[in-house]
Amino acid sequence: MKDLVEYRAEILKALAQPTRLKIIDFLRDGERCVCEIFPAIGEEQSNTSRHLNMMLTAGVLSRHKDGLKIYYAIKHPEIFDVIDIVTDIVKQDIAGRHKLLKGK
Amino acid sequence: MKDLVEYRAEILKALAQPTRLKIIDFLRDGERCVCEIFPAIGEEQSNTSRHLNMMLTAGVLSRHKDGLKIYYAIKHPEIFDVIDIVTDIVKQDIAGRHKLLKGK
DNA sequence: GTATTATATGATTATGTAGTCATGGATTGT
DNA sequence: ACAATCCATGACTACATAATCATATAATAC
Repeated sequence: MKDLVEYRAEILKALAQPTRLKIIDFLRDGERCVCEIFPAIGEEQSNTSRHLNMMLTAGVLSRHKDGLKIYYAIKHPEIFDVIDIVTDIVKQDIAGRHKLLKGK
Repeated sequence: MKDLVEYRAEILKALAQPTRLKIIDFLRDGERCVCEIFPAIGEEQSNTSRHLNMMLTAGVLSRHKDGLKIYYAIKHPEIFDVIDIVTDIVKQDIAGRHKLLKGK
């Protein structure tokens, strides 16, 4: 059986990639089908599909079918909190580097 | 110049690996030197050193020298919040799978 | 049935990662 | 200067990942 630390790593890994972050950002307003997602993030359909499947397996996304379309959504809203915290950290770091460049 | 989305991915990637999660867990109580970290997590010194350096570069850790020893610490306490949220999500998911196995 | 649309997947390529072992560099104590 | 300790790094191996192109599958409409 898989360890807790490995589950945590799996979730985080599912978030830790630019294409997947773009998908997550696009899913802020609710579920979307693949045909909406891949043009929105500017990636190929097949590549987008793989990333969606990966995040589904990791437990980050949920999905349901409606006719031809398959809708993906963020499974746990707390994921957005994680992303927001990381975004804050990045902004702090960038601000910090700015100060360094200015010699402060 | 690097994109915001890539910075975010870099931070998350620095968290998204079992050995690194163990290191972060071990740094909850404050800074530690490499010589304390690698026995605590049960990894080789060289491997531990690489992971520490990776997290330093990503902006997750800070470090300072004291004589022979080099102390690493979590740079942004918010990192712990991220880890805690992810841990909660994992626990929810595991609980959910339990229900499924029980046929509920 | 055929055509169309939406999604998934096999095969491939290029690149990145985690880990190990051996070694090198830096600092301290003698 | 020499030995001991702590940490980093080069070289290597095995494996994972992201992306692309072509193709397959599934559902719907005609």
